[in-house]
Amino acid sequence: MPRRIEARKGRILRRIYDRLCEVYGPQHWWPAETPFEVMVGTILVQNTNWANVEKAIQALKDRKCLSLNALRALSENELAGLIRPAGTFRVKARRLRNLLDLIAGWGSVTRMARAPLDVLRRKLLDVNGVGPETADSILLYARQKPVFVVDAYTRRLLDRHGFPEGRAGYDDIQALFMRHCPRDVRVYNEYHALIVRLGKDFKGLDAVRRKEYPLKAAHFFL
DNA sequence: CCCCAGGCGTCCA
DNA sequence: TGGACGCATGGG
Repeated sequence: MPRRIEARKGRILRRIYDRLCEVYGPQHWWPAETPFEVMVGTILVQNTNWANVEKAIQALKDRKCLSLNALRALSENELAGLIRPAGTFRVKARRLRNLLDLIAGWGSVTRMARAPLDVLRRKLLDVNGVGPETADSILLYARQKPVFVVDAYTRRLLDRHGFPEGRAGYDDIQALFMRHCPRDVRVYNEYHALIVRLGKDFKGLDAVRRKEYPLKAAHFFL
């Protein structure tokens, strides 16, 4: 890839970030009280509206179950019942337990946090039910590590701005952003949150099909 | 009634 | 290695 093109990509990505900051302001992510709550949330939010996740989290809090030991004490069926509002609840109950097992292997969230970044990421990805976005969300929002999180909105954003990376794999997209943006937890935290925020304004694949999104986005950003 | 949400694993060519 | 498909509630 010619250096000129690379430099141009960088300018566009940084400009988009600046504009999103101006328009939407700080997003205050992740909406949770503790790192443990963040981790639970990353599983519950998979392919799910955040409003439904809040209901599930609240149900766990009401039952005083939002802790490592309390959650592990529940049977899979009990857990599934509590997180029902989050949807795909049987699958998520199993995945959540898998993640809890990993944390328990370290003994606590605090001890887990001492593991080196690359080791922890691999261990997270080994958990059935934790994919790249979930793993990176945990690293960024629960562990405060400078890791860029890629999601469906990110792909669409790139696609709509003519980046070939819009069709690329997760790691390539992540590398693109991390190559061109400061390796700063604060920046990656805001950037991902802002992309999601923008996505909500241009909701649904339907809008893309009707070509509303590219027109508005081009006008909006450039 | 429709579509879809801050994904992931599995199965199959 | 890439693409369909199931998971499932709740909101628009």
